[in-house]
Amino acid sequence: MPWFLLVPRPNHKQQTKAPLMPQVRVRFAPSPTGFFHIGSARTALFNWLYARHTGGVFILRVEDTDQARNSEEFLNLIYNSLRWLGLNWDEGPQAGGDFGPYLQSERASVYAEFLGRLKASGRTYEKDGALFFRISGEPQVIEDAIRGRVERTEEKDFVIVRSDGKPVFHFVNVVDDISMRVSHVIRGEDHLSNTSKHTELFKALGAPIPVYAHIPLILKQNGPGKMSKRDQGALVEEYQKRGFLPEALVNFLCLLGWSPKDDREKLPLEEVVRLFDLPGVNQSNARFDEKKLAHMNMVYLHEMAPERCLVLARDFLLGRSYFAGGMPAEAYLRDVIALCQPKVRAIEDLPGFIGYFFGEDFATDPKAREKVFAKGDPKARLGELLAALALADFSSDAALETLVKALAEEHGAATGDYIHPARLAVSGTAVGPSFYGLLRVLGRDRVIRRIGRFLATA
RNA sequence: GCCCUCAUCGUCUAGCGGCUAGGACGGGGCCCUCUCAAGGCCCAAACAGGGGUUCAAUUCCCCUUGAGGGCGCCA
Repeated sequence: MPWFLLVPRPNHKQQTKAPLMPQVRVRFAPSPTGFFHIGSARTALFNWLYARHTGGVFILRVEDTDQARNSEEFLNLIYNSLRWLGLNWDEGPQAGGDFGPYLQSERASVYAEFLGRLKASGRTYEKDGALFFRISGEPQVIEDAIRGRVERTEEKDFVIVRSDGKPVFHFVNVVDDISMRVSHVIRGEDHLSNTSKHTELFKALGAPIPVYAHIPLILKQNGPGKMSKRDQGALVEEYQKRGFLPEALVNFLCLLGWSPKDDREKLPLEEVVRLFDLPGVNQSNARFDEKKLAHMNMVYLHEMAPERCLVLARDFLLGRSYFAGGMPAEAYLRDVIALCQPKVRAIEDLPGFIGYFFGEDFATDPKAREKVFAKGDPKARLGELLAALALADFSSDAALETLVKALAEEHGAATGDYIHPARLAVSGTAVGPSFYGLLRVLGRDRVIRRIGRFLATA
C-alpha cells in the first residue's frame, strides 16, 4: 500500500456530495511576513469559492517557517482579514481538523519524516552544509485547470534543507499538500515556474500530483509590476479601517479575473459560489482599479438596510473618536445616518458630511454664503421662515415641504429663496441631504436657534 | 541572459470562424433637481503588428512586439 494512504482520512465532513468523487480539498497558505494584501485576499477568495462550489474543504495553512520575518501581529492580521471578508476556513488554526497542526512552525516532525523518505530514495545529497534535491531533468508537464498544458524542465538541483537545518518553502509546501491531502492547488501565477520543482518532489515522494490552477496576478494601478504590500490601496486592513463594506470588496475581487459571463457585476456571493469554476478564470493579469471598487462599495452602501448602516457608521465614527464631546442619543443618530446614507458614497465620507448635526460650532462656508447673499433678500426670507417654523409640524418631510411651498406662494418667492439661505443658516454649507429631512432631523429647537443666530450675526 | 505565462475601449471584462465587437468603472454632454451626490438618457473610446489556415478571422497556427512572472540556503 502506498504510504500516503496511511495518512489519516477525515472522519467527518467527508461524504457530503458525490460519494464517488474524491472530495475537493483546497488550501490558502499565506506567510505572516507582511501585511495582508489584495492579491492574497483574491487567492484566498478563489480557493474559498472553489471549495464552496464543490462542497469541498477550505484549509488555512500558515507558512511561518521564515522565523526572522514572522510576527504574531501579522498572523492575527491574516485571521482578522479573512474573517472580515467572510472567508471562513474549515480546517486550520483556530478551526481544528484532522491534518494539523496547521502552522508550519509546528510541523517539524512531519518534515523530518518526509525528509527521511526522500533521503531513502537516494535523491538527496549534501553540499556546503545544505541538503540538495537531485532533479530528474525530465520535462514536467501539468494540465493546469486554468491555462491548460504547461511544460517546463527544471534545470538544476535545488536546496530543500538549509545549512541551518530549516527546510525551505518548496519542500514544506509539497509535504504539506501531500499530508493534508490537498486535491487542488489554486495559487498565483508567480508560482507557475516553480511548479516543475514541486512536481519533481511529488514524484520523488511517490505522491499523486494535485490539480494545479494558476490564477492571474493583480497588477498595481500605476506603474509596472504586480501589486505588492507597499502599493497604494494594496492592504485589506486599510479598507477595513476606512469603512469599506466587505461584501463590496469581495464582489469586486470576484470580478478581478472571473466573470459570470453575462453583464451582471453586482452579484450575491451565493450566486458566485454557484457559478464559479476554474476553467472560467481568466488567464491574463488584471490591473487594480480603486475607482471601480469605490463604485461597487457605493452601490452596496446605498442598498444596505439602514439598521446595518447605522451599526457600521457608529462603529466607524467611534473608531475615529468622532463623539469625543459626548455620545448622541441613539434615535437621533439613527435619523442622521438614515438621512445621509443615500447621500454619501462611502462610510468614510460621513464625518465630513454630518458635523453640524452634532454641535453648534460648525463653520460657515464663505463661498456658500457669498452665493446666498448674491441676490434677493435672504434675511427677509429667513425672517418669514422663522416665523412660520414656530408653529410648523416637524414630524414629516412632507409637512415641512408643504409649509415652505405655501410660504413661497404667499410672498411671491421661489422655494429656493427659502431653502438656500436656510440650509446655510442651519448647516453652514450648501452641501447636504434633502432640505426637509435636514430640518426634520435637526428639530424645531435647533433650527429656530440656528436661523436666529444666523440672522443676528450675518 | 535563460525559462514560463499572457495580449479586445484608459481600466475590469463579454466574445469561443460570419457581431453595427456588448456591459461596467472612469471621462464628456443632456435631463431630473432645494445643494451635493445618486439616478435616467446620449457621446467618445478597443480587437498590438506581420504572416499563414479558411469562402470567411477578434476568434485557429507561427513570428515579432509588448506586458507579467520565475530563475535564493525568501515565501
